[in-house]
Amino acid sequence: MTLPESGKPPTSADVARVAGVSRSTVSYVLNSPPGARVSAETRERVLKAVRELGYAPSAPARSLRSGNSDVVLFPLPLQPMGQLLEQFIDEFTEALRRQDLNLLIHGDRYARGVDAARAWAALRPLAVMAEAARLTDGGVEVLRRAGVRAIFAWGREEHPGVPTAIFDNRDTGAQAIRHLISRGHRKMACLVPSGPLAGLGQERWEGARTAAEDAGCSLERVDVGYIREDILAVVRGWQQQTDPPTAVFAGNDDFALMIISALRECGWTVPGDMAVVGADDLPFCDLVWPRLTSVAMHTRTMGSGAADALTSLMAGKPYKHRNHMVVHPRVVVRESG
Amino acid sequence: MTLPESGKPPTSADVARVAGVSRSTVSYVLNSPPGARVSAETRERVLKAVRELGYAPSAPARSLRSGNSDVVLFPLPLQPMGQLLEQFIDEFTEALRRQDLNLLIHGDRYARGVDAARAWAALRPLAVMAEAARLTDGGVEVLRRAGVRAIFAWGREEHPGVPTAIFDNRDTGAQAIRHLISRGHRKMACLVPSGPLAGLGQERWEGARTAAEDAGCSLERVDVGYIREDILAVVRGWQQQTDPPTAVFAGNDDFALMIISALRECGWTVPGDMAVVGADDLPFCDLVWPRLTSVAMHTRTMGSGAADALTSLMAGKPYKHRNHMVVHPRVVVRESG
DNA sequence: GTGAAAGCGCTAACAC
DNA sequence: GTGTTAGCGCTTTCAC
Repeated sequence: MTLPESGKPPTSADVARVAGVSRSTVSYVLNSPPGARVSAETRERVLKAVRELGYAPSAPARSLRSGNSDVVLFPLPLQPMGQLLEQFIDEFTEALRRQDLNLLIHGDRYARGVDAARAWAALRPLAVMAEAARLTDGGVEVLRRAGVRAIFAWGREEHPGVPTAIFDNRDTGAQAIRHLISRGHRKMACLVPSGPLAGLGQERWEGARTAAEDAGCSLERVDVGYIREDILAVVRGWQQQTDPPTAVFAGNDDFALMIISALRECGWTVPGDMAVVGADDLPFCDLVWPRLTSVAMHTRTMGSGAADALTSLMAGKPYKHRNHMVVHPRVVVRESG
Repeated sequence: MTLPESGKPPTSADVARVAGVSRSTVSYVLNSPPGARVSAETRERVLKAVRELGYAPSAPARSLRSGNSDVVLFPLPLQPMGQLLEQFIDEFTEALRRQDLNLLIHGDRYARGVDAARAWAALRPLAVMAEAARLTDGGVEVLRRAGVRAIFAWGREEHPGVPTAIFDNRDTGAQAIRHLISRGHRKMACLVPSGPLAGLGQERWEGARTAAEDAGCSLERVDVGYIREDILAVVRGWQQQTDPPTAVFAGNDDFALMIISALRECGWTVPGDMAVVGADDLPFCDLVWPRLTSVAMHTRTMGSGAADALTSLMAGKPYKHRNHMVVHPRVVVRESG
């Protein structure tokens, strides 16, 4: 960078001066709007000046002037997502970048309603994609007023006021049960976690129950906390029964791990005495004995699906898909069930 | 909200009009700068108008005018962090909020160098905290030019040009080994993972080795991939030995889980035949048999430590702490070792 | 206590 | 093809 330290950041005027052109020419070169004609030689001079100055156009100024922005705001979810978060964001970012949009994640996980909306609206993003539970009517109104072009909710419950991507975890439960049935199981159990993942677990249970009913199979609901001894009690209960279930859908991989541990602790083998299926397909599924069969979600589809929904919303098209985000759960069959 | 749908977002001028005051008064009420005197009654009228209009001040305009911003930019780390990421961000956000700063996370995990810097600089953030590996000299220069007040690197290697928070994982390994020694173990092994976490594992190994040397104990280095069969081979190897290690530091919790699985598969008990210690203190540590002893990091301290470092940097003070971020690893003793 | 006015960096009409 | 200019929404002197 050739220029001496000056106190202030270089502006497009500085670039224009160095390149010996006017500011509008600089703007034309950098944004190439339809109908802007700049000679190749001028263009090169401008770009050279940009490099020399280490110039980066100010997004605030650009946004102020054009009334537009390339920012899609995604408030960090309150719901713990673990690995899934990084995967989803990767795919989402990539899909947005193909449309020259930038993903910005707001760090505050707890703000909701009007307060949250004000903080989000202040940034004047092009679009906001937030958990349905954090979008109140007042908040949506604030966002709309602030000129946010697409407001998109996601979560388990549908938001009454805005298009919602429903991550359908019912299907995850259904897939697990159908897989177990295809393996010959007729009497099964489903763990339903309490705690932070209760909502998710409930939904997976609903899908599992429906699948079992449709097939005329028996499915026992077992509510458990994230406590090892709870699970142990459940297993001991089964051991007392004359006709215990032969397979269990654990609701998620942590619970699957836990119940396999408990089963072995009680002297049962997996999948011999009891088949176990988890969900989320965490990395450890491949690392243990027996390898854990698990229902995976298709994050790739989720990220690009969200991006597609946003762009179609911004183009003024209504959001369809019967409001269900494509999660495409699929069973990754390993050894445990 | 009383006002009819108008095409454009409400501005401070709209608020002023509704409240029957001037725009500067609105600004005084909203920002209460030192030496601004507004009557309680006027103040109330303004706030009422703000609510009625659903007004949210434009951060771009504010930033443009004041040359300032309340945004701390944190590019999403390339390094997979899982649970740790959500925890760290929670603490970081909270610590920043106490200073009226906002955390914004840039979604692109892959951009680095000048390209990344330009994208970050465009937002005109107050501060940037990025992985050391993504900050090149040219990139740092672009950020500085753009008026970013604090540039802060983090990671395992120190950045030559900017203050770096080094998350010292050597200490994590050392803690694990010291714990095992205190339990009477003299002959130990340390798993060193390849793959995405190789750097982390190498560092933990270094700390572990030093701790073992200091105590005059033997520590075998075992390089392994994220492959179950690799681990099985290692265990079988130990079973051939006349004097195998009595304890293993697994490098992380996934590996701890894997090796416990493998040990049992081979007929050994944990911790009877072999003690196992993991690291990261993932939730499943409490859920399995035996419960997993693991080295936890103190995310709370990490988040507020990062926030403190940033504010001291912005105040122009040099960053000290011998450049080591306080990770404060501590052993959570459970049943496995 | 309050208002008028300038100007932050940029884009987009419009003039040449 | 390139330059001139107005103004986006806000803060901040400076008058009153």
